[in-house]
Amino acid sequence: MNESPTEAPRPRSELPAEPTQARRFGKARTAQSGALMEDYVELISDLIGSGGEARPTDIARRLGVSHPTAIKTIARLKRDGLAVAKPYRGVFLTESGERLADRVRARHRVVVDLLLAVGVPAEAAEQDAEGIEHHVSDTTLAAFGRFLRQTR
Amino acid sequence: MNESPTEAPRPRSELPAEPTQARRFGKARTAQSGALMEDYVELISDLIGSGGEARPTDIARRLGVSHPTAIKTIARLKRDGLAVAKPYRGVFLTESGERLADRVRARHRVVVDLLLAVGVPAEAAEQDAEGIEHHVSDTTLAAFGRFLRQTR
DNA sequence: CTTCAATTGTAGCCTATGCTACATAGTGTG
DNA sequence: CACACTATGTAGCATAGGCTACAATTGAAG
Repeated sequence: MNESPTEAPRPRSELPAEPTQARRFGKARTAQSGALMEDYVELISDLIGSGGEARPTDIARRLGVSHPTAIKTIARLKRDGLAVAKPYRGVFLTESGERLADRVRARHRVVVDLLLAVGVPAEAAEQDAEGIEHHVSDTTLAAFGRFLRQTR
Repeated sequence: MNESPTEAPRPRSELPAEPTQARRFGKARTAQSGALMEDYVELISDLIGSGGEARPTDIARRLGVSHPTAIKTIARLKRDGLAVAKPYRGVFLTESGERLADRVRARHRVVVDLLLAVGVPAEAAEQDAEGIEHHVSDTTLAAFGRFLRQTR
């Protein structure tokens, strides 16, 4: 349509081999599916650590969702063995949930620090880290750590 | 429970003010909701640009999903004015879809380059960029660009 | 002890994204 | 031309994650 013979059609991305590409997208989907759970366990852990209690209403307000939404997600956390809660009592994390929270918190800090280190303004760094962190693999996290130590 | 008076309870994250935190999570959710569409338009654009045709079956294979899933998502693209397609013909992007594809492609490149620049191995960079890119705001993208130019 | 407000929980509905199973349209071949 | 194979499309179902509306509990005030 608009191709001049003197220049390449357009600098489109190189298409990766089909199975490679499918695997990448698949992993991104998998990473995304655990993202919300990660946010919940981190928040629950923070609430318990700083105030003493993690109540469904607080969790809902912090996450900016309605309380039934929070309650349903908490039910999934229980189903997956990350949290325990009895009706009308607060929510608590299991060992496994606490461990996940620790990992998520550590990763969050590294991602924010990395963003700051490459010059992202603080508010944007905090904001974007909230979404980015869930897609940072161990390999990438380790590289971020090295970069921060070496730049320090 | 296990608090000694000589040290702070634990180095939990500082909890941001409630409305701030809610807004951050809300934005992360919003960003996520457009992610799949972005992947589709970019892929469609790439397929058309490199091979000439974007057929539902190819798209499905590339994304690693079943073909009905791809077809349904294409229907949403059409509904949102990003693509056009007639039955048994290929899929094409509208102006608006093509513009989105260009933005997404450019952002993808910058994210991959940034990851490589801070020392992330190539395969991990490509993999993680697939998920990360959808959460990179314009502000952060600009900062990435500055960092790359200055490091170059 | 009763009553009321806030918290918590339940029911039911919606959209986005997946899937499998089946139906239909195109295409190429004997 | 008919038959078969592939590509497309449709139907129906599941789960995650939202919401609103309503019901039930708790705890605090009187």
